[in-house]
Amino acid sequence: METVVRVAVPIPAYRCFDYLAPAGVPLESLLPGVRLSVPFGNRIRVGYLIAVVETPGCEVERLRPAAAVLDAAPLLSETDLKLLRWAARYYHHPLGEVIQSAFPVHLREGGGAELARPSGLVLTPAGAALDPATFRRAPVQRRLFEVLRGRERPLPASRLAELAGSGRTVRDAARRLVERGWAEWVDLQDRRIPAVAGPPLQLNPAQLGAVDEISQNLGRYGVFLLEGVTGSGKTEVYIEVIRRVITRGEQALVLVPEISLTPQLERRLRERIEAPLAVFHSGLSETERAAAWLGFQKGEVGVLLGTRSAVFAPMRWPGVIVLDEEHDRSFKQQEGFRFSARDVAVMRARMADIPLVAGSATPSLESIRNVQRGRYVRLVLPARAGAAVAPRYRVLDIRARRLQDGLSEGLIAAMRDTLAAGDQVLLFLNRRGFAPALVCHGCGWVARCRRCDANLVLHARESRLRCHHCAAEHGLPGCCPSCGQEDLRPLGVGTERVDEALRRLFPEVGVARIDRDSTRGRRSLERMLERVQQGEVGILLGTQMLAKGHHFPGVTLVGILDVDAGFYSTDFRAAEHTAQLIVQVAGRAGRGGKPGTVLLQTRHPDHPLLQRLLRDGYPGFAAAELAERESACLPPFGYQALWRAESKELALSMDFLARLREEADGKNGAVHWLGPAPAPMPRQAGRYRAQLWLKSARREELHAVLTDALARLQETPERRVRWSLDVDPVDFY
DNA sequence: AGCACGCCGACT
DNA sequence: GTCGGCGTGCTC
Repeated sequence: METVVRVAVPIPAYRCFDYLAPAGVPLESLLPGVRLSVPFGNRIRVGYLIAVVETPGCEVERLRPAAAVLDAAPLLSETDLKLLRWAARYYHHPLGEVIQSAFPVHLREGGGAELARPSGLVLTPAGAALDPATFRRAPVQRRLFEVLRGRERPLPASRLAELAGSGRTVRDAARRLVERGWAEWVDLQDRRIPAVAGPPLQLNPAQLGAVDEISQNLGRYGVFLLEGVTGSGKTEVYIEVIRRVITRGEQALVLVPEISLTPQLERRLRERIEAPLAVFHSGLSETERAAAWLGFQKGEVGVLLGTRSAVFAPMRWPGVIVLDEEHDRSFKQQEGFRFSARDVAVMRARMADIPLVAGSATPSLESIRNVQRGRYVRLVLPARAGAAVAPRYRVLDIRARRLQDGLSEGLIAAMRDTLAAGDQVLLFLNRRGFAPALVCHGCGWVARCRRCDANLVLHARESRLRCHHCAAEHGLPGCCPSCGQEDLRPLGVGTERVDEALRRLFPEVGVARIDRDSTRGRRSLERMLERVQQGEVGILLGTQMLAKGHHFPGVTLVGILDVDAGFYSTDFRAAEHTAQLIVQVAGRAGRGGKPGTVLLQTRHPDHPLLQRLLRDGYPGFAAAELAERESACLPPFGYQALWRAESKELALSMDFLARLREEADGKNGAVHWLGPAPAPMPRQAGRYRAQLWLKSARREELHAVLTDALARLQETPERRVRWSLDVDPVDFY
């Protein structure tokens, strides 16, 4: 009886494929999680061993032998695998693709066998007994021999190069020693990080209280929501917790929402933590990513700092997971395997029996709710003495006011005063480009994208019209393509237009515009931020890039140019998002003793949620918004899934979703269906998109319906429609 | 997802 | 007559 292995192949299919074990491979090495290369169709692919099975899922004659086992030992632990299986079930995504997402590309492609098993060099007993004089005519071997004799631990291969001028000669020398039986390579798999972490931090009582509470939970599951405004010292709490974790010989996984936030956190961690630290995000080369991942997997890296995709990186010695800016929506993957790194991290902490520390000045409503239900522990850091005083909010009613390129008189006057006092101003507008539309005053023609249901955005400096939803780009028409008149005018205001107006209004003041367009080049963001810190800039202007991470101590006035854009939207999370944005932007301002002022331009000064935010701050807003969500049975009080479809024709997409609904509707009264309906922007890049919304007060019921519908879809697939399923969607585009 | 297979239109 | 469009089925 030959051994049969079940393999998850990374294809969009909800089933596994069985193979005969490769010839000559002992049963003990067929462990769940090892990578295999398998013949698949007429190609060779990398798959992941799920189990050794008794009875294959198809006729024995159809089984083909796997080509090879790629790992001597699984790179994923059983807990890792358990987490991935949970994620595949929860997000209803094919297991092979889910497992694949845990690996860096280098390993997905079957590479990295030598990287996968880092080795160290040790002397064999025969070698240890040698007389150094043996190496009279081989100085490099002799040097290597002496280093090895002086060590208790194996010498990592990665450190060979330090021993001589050329890495090449040392490796040759090492090979000689091994060939003669005087030294051998040993696996460093179990080498544990040294439990040294550097001196403890000086913390204030609140920070110390938080650290102690978390520390008491080391080695146990627990979620700690660390709430504190910018400058309240959340980072020190993370660092001290990590320091203590490292001292226990355990590792820390630190997740941030965006690459741009890694450098500053990396610097602060390196200053304070002596254990090896690695960074993992998409800005690195594949080789660097693989090295960081493997270092963490083997337990040689003490701290892994990464973005969303790092949430699955295996930990040899799980200690703690830190989730910075936990409310940030970037933690949700928006294509393919649509997981929430925040939710996966929580489940991971639970499965690994370790604490998770989630920090934010503006926690997500989900997390606040979990505190209320007693699932998370809330730890509050008050603003530190000497740090920025809480900002004053003021509403600027701009109804019936003439705006100058998006700026009201009141705002301009306040800016004048602030600049005259030698302080800096920060303006926030979440719309890049010069103007969001170009219209003809003769006939009303509007520049539209040919492939999307969207206006083209005017980028005046480059004289281009761009679609912000696809790659379309055009030059500026000299006259109206519809009526021929030469009266095309920009309508609406983007950051580029405000930038231009500011240079006119404040010619002596330096302006820094920070958005995706102005920070395109490498290091250009860094350079701009440097200019701001050095005081060369009086006015900072930007999109949400400004709301994240960076602190501007010289800023005492913040202007939010268009509050309404956020509060009035079909997306039920828009208000939450906007409130977070306002508080986050406000938090960039102010310095010791000098309170910042936040001016909000709005045409709806009486909007109840805005009022609530200004009167009671974020906690008050959150309470009000939670009450609304509860009465509407929206998350976190109800569960949702969004089924999206996309095809060449709207009817095709709609019909596909209608079929899904018809086949399942009525079978489960606990699940409510909305749609199918065209997406808010039905046509994008020439494809027609529709969506079907599922809601339920009971998660299990929702998931049962999804499982059921997917099973039917497997039987009768629809090939002309590309679809995706989004569990716990955060965006409804 | 790829890839082969197969069936219909417009071309050297 | 064929080249190639893409709808369909399959991958252990």
